[in-house]
Amino acid sequence: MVRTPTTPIYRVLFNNLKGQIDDGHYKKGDLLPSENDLCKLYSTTRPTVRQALSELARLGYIVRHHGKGSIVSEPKNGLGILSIKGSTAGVGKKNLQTKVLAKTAKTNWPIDFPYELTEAQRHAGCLYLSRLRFVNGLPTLYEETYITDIDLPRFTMHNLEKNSLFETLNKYHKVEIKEGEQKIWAVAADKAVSDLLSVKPGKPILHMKRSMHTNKSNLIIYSFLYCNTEEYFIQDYF
Amino acid sequence: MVRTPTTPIYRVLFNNLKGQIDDGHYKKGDLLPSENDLCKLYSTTRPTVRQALSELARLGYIVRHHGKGSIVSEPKNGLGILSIKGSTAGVGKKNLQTKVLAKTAKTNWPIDFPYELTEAQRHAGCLYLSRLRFVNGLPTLYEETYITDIDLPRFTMHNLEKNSLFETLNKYHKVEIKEGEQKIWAVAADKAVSDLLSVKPGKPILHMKRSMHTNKSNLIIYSFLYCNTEEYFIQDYF
DNA sequence: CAAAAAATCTTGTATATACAAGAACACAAA
DNA sequence: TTTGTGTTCTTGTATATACAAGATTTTTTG
Repeated sequence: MVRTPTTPIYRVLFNNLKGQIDDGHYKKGDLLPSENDLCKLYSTTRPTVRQALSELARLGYIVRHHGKGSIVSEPKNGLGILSIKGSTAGVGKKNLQTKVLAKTAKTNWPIDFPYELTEAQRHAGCLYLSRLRFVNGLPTLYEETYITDIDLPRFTMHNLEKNSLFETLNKYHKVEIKEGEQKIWAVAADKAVSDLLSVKPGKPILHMKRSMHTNKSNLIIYSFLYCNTEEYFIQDYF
Repeated sequence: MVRTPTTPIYRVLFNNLKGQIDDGHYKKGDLLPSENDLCKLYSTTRPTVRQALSELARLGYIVRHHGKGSIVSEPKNGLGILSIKGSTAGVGKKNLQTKVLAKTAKTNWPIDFPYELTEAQRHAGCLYLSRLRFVNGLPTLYEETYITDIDLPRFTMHNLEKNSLFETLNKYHKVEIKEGEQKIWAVAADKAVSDLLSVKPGKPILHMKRSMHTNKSNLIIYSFLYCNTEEYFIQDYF
């Protein structure tokens, strides 16, 4: 990216505040500076500040109270992107390991791909990877991901064992998840899945198919996952 | 839509457009009137119109395209409120019947209620109802709902077989769902659930626990559901 | 001292305006 | 015909301002 289009003020403010909440500078329950204070800090006006705060509220980072202020709430995996939670307590990052079974590689779209593809997507081809997630050493979630191979130079080089796919897409390719859809089933584990997740065949397994649109049209991400919900469950916020 | 002198312009516009999308006046793919046209129609200005359009976009009713306009998309059960979809085609309203097993009634909170309750909630007590949903005659979803009994006079009178719970809450009590959380498991059907959903015990069943906050603090809605995903699946948008 | 009232914080709603930038279309030039 | 190239739609970003209304604090009053 040679050309650097100026990022809007509201987005700079949004990113800064979001970062300060993520890194713990503002903690849950804290009151953000008032809109007028933020205006002075960023030399801008209330509508602009409010646009940033609206997006933070939409993602669940803050809750706004009329006459009081904006209160930081639990940072959530907004957008319906799912997280795994232990049945008793939250699972910290250190207890979550990722093993890449199939490294990111260029392939053709499967013939029986369950989503409709545009001509542009077909032409671009896709990147495929599969990962197995362990929670406290227990294989819990198997995920296959298909990413439309558009405008993602050298993407196969990234190490996705240590870093999150979405963080990587955002950080190095400025890809943001915008909207999506997910379908959910409870299925009986077949031979392949029961091997991967170390459960007996026939055990109830959570199965999901997800498609996610991004800020780049045609760059759509598909993810098919199987999750053992015996010890842990899947949780999302909206 | 009941218009009170205190209803903000942007909300009137939002409700009108949402209604026109819901009732099919605007169909999927249609282009809404431009922001300037809406300004003239409602004798207001662009920031106000844009506030209404932003909310419609946030709920997935429209997608906005820079330089082009606002395009109507599939009306979605935004906010992660789940809908049931057939595995081949969408399930129309006429194919979805609701049978109320336990009519809305005032009770005490269960002793083993899986969510933390505030003192105010405990004191207010709760309304309980349970419903079984049939898709094309097939019992598919069993749902138990607990509603904090705050500011809901004569709520037990409503007929929830024909009308949606959320529509009723909104229409008669001005309650809007704001944010929430859902936990998902795949479980084996026990005796009770297998009877309700007419499946063999042990069959994989989708189980969810959901809590939903509303525009009235302390009025929190809890819902516990079991879904047979053999023929149909659960789908949500984000 | 305690309760009521006022002042002053906060966010919510709204107007009016301006320019930037993407998309679509008409039209002239090659 | 095809290819640019403006013109004119559209939405995106931003400023400046005003008043309403909820929440909190300070001041006044009984």
